[in-house]
Amino acid sequence: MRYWLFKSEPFKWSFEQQKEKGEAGQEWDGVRNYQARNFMREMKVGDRGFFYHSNEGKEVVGIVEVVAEAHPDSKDNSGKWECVDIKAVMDVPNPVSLDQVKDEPRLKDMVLVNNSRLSVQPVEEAEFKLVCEMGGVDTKKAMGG
DNA sequence: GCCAACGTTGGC
DNA sequence: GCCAACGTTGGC
Repeated sequence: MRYWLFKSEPFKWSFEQQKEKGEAGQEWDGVRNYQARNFMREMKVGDRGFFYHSNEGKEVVGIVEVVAEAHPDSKDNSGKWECVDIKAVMDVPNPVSLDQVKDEPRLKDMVLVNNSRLSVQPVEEAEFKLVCEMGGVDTKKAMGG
C-alpha cells in the first residue's frame, strides 16, 4: 500500500464533485506531465491519497482511494497519456492547509512543499499519517486499516 | 495580478 | 543534443 496526493483547482474539479461520483469513482484525467503520469503508473487499486485544493483553499480536503490502475486517458488522442480512477473515501474534518504543512518540521520533505507544481505526488506513510492526525481524520480508516 | 519555478518545444 | 524561448502552474 502506497500513499499519494492528487492536486486539483477546486473550480475545475473539487472534492465535492468527486464525492458526487460515489463508489464508481472517476478518471483523474487531464494530467499532461510525465512525472505525474509515471507516478500514476505505479499506483495499485486500494492505494490511498489526499485530495488537495490548489490555488483556492490550498488545503488537503479529503481522502481518496485508487479504484482503477493506469489506463489510457479517455480525453487524450495522442495515446501518450494515462490516468487512474479514484473515488472519495471521506472528508478531512479540519482541512490541513499548506501553511500548516510548511510549519510542521516533520513534513518538510513533502513533495507538496518542495515541488509544488507537480500535480500527482507520492506521500510517505509517516507523512500521510501525520497529516491525517492534523486534519482530525480517523487514521486507521483513512489508511485503509 | 504578478512572477518564480519548472517543463516543453524547437532552432541550430 | 544543447539551450533559449515560451507557456503553464500555483503560491503570494
